[in-house]
Amino acid sequence: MPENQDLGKLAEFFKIFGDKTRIRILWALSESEMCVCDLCALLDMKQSAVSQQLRILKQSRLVRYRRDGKVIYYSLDDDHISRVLELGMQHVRESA
Amino acid sequence: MPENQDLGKLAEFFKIFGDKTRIRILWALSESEMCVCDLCALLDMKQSAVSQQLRILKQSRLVRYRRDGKVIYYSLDDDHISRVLELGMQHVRESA
DNA sequence: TCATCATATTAGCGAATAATCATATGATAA
DNA sequence: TTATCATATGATTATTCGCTAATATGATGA
Repeated sequence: MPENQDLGKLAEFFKIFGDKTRIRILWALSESEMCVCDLCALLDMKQSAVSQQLRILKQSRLVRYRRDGKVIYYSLDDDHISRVLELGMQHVRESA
Repeated sequence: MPENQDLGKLAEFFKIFGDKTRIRILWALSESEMCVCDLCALLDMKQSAVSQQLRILKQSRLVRYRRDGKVIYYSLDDDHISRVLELGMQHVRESA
């Protein structure tokens, strides 16, 4: 067994994926960089709700962002993220 | 983007991993089959707490079980599960 | 500087959830 | 059948969490 602390971090890591809104955001970003209002339109959600989830994703280092004028573009932080998404989706589809 | 419904299922799938107790159970089972009382001892937790989490893992098809006399042995249901665990742990350790 | 646009933050509410305690089920052996 | 052991279930409680509404921040262009 890995150390208790690592297992705790692992649970925290997966907890981020355990919400439909965040999954949709992550999946959208895995296809292309997007600004907040793109995400609002795509997900049909209030801006504040999207921003809140983006903050969580930022704090967990799952996404990064860059500013371009007034607009802030978000993208996935690293390769693991989309690999985790893919692997999970594979499971979901196979066990359907 | 995958269908909305699939993304919902994916979030539900990851939600299961988003709890320290369940992660510890899953990891333990990835190393070997165990009965409830083995898990109680290993995790130092009440039997009812362990059973409740096992029920969730059962319902989500992440674990299966077999009875041998009075004892019920649990194990991981399929290969995806431990691969997801490994991949997640890899991320956690690299971003430490 | 000031108005505007994109994004972030805060407070409050309702829903979901994990642990505990107590009790129930169900298989085994005498 | 009955006592016992392993496991499951139910009720309760405390906490976590995501959304909404309202407001704040902060960069841009006039």
